[in-house]
Amino acid sequence: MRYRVGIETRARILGATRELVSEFGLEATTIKAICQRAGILAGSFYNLFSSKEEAILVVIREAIQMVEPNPGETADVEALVAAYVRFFEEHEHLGRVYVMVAVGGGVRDEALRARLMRHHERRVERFTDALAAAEVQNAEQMAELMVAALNGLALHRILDPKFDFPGQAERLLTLRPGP
Amino acid sequence: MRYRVGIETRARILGATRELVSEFGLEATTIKAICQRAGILAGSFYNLFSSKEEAILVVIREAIQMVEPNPGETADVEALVAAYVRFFEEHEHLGRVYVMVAVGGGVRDEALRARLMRHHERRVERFTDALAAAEVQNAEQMAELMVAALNGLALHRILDPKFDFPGQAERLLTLRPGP
DNA sequence: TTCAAATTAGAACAACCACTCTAATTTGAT
DNA sequence: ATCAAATTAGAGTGGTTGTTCTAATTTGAA
Repeated sequence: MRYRVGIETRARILGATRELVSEFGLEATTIKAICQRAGILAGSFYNLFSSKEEAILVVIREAIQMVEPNPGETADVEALVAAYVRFFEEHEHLGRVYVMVAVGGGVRDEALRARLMRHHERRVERFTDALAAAEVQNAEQMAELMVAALNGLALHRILDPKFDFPGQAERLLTLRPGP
Repeated sequence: MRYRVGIETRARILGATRELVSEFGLEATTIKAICQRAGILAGSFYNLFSSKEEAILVVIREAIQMVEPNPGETADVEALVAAYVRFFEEHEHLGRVYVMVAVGGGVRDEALRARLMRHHERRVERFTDALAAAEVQNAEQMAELMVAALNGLALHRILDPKFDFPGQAERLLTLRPGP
């Protein structure tokens, strides 16, 4: 992959993989389907990728990284939630991939499962810091609850396009521990 | 399926399907794998089921029905949440199937998608009634938020066996709308 | 312009898939 | 005990899967 055409073909393959995984799921994304959508033949695919798994893993990594914007940077809870909501609003395909992998795909492949767990821990940590900075009690527990609940909202958004994800995320932010 | 042995074989097939879908996902659940685990051969499978799809759909229906216990009966929010948590604690396999289908499988098959949407609407209605009876403001919106958040907790429970699902569900119940 | 390296096409491969067919065995009401 | 119906085993079908191979073409630095 050193020539211009090769780089372009690789991009088309990844684009096709992104769309197919998003629309039909991980297992239904076949080499044939990828090649058809990318306008190439199987031989060309294997010149740029060593396996179907590799192309899919690249897309999955894209999705996971998208949920972790500006790592290391401090942010308040409102900003973290807003970034997550915006990710799903602006990157429909990767959003679907993210939720799909978090459930179905993560269970099988052990390396992927471990990567997802680490990703999730980092996410909870970030929410914990933000909540602690806002002097919320039980910051870590609340952070875990918020992250899980947000994922639930995202899941619902995937199933029902009419679901008001931004509005419900905002409502979630207004909730406070009661008596 | 009128003889004793046939009924038993059918039960073994469904048990195997339940386990395999739960452990390896919808697509990885092959006829061969089902038959091996059930201790039969393919010919026997097709004597009792007309297709692989049929067996899987039976299992999916089981999972969905499990989340709707005692339909029509009125219950308070605490009882609804407790029932949902108990379902995942006591029926590990069907719990995994439920979450898997809610994400990956529901997108493809249109009939299944419609069934899931109806199931979810009934669930939100039930939570709405319970919240309204407790004189919670914006009962319907809060119900939608709670159901989605609970699904998020369940999803997390599937990925991380150490996750304290009952505890976080209880914490979710204590949250009240703030200023 | 040269030319090795990169890219492509397309046929070919073995493994696997869901499913069918037939013959033999088992079941249980009579 | 009889016997039609139910159940089973097991080989076989056609189609699809991911992947490999080879020969031909295209690329772009020299």
